[in-house]
Amino acid sequence: MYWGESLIKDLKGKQKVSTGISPSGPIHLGNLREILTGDIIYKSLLMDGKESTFIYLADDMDPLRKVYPFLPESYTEHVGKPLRDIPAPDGKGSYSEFYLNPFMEALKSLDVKPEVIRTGELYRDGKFGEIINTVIEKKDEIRSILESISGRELEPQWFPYNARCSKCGRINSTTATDYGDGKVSYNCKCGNSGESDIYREEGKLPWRIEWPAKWKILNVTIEPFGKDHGTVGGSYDTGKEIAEKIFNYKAPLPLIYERILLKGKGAMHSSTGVNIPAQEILSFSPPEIIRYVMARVPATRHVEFDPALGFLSTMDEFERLLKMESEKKTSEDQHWILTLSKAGRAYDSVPDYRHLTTLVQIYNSEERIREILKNEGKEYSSEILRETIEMAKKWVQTYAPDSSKFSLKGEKDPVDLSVEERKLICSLYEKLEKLDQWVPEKIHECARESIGRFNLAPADGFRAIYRVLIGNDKGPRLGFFLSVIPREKITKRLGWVCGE
RNA sequence: GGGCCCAUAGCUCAGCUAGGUAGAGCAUCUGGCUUUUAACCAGAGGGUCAGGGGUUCGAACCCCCUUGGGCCCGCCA
Repeated sequence: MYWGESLIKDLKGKQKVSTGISPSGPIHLGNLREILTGDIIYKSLLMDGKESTFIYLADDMDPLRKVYPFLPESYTEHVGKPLRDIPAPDGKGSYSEFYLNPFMEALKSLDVKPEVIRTGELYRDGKFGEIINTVIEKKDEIRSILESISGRELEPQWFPYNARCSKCGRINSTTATDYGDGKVSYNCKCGNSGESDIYREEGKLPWRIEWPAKWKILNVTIEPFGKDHGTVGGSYDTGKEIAEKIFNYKAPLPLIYERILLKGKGAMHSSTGVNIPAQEILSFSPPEIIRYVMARVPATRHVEFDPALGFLSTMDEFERLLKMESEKKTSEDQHWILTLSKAGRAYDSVPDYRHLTTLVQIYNSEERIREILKNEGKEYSSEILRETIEMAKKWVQTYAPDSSKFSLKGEKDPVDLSVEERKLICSLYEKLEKLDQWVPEKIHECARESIGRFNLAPADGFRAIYRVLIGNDKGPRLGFFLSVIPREKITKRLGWVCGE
């Protein structure tokens, strides 16, 4: 049974799937797992005929933790302020929206369409007010829950609400001194003191309390989250207890998902953690493949993502599945996976990505590639073809291993050949010089004849030719390859090698 | 120290939430093909399912232990 199905099959009644990421920087591949897992669960519920909604919480009330490496030093003054109150790095709008917007764009192309809720707006609109009041009234009970379950000792002056300083704007530097009438009095390290209205965005709950409060306010019934929250004594454990004991709300069904690791490219994630930004991935991968990577494996298993050769294998795999589907040979699980991998657009007839990675290195115009494919009897919708061509280009220049790349050698680049091989090149040179038509078939014909004349094994002959032209043992189909390059360029090269 | 995930053919993995005599793709080998985009077609070899114990008529699949990898427990998923 498909993992998504088995997870939700026993659920009764209306469901609400919740996910959330704090928009504190560029959203990357790892974050994608959270939201895509949520989307997969949501869509699995629908496929199973259950009523469900799907929300994405942008935690823009979270404070800036520190000056991240990608931020200018001037952001030091903003550390501790809510993300929504900080100016964007480009000066336009808020910090949180700056990182949220491109992420939303990425989600759109991935066909993920949750209801987006900004936590800051929940505070602003007073949605948290009542529950904050409860939290403060029952702070001693909450304190003991946090201490006993997490095993962590809280400071004596601990208070379950962080007021935002009206002067310096920080929410991590105030100390509560009093509470009454929905107002928290505070002193700030900046010297200011004042009152914070719990029905406004003038402060926030600490994470471990805010999380269960969100469940209650938004009626969340199922939520995927990373194992950092899922560890024993972690925030899910304390959240569950707080939800059930204090808020009288049944904690959502948890789905603790494993992490995504990057493969290849050496120590790509040794120090900084995994971080291919979401946009970067979508620049070389069709959204269907990203979805496929997340959908095919149970969320509880880790995924090793290989953007290099492994990516092509994943493409192949997906294309095979699509083919099976068109022949109605998919198993039930495969049907689920395929359905959940689709990104809300027709992607039945896929341009062969692997093939494109080669074509893209030979031809530079999209029209040319379209023609070639047409000659091969394959036609695709122009939009998807254009996109995929761009992606293949990007993949070649950024992720392709050297063995998959090639470029024409210069006229006088040195090359190491045996005597026999050099004779072969001379022969080919003469034939190509005299060739009446510079077309693929004829060119290929010349190569075969030349190789035949010297009793070389075909593979050895071709290897010599490729070595001369691109410095590799293998290359794209010779006739097509040479036909798009001006003849003089080829003959000059061959002539020089022959004369050496 | 605590927790989670993983360990199945040379490689990448499926199968493990319906327990019933081991699967796919790639690689290798053989044959074919007017020979090469990581070509294509047909076929073959290859695994005591990490190790040990238990439950069962029967376990890769359930339970326990061991070993080896990976990851998480200072709110970066």
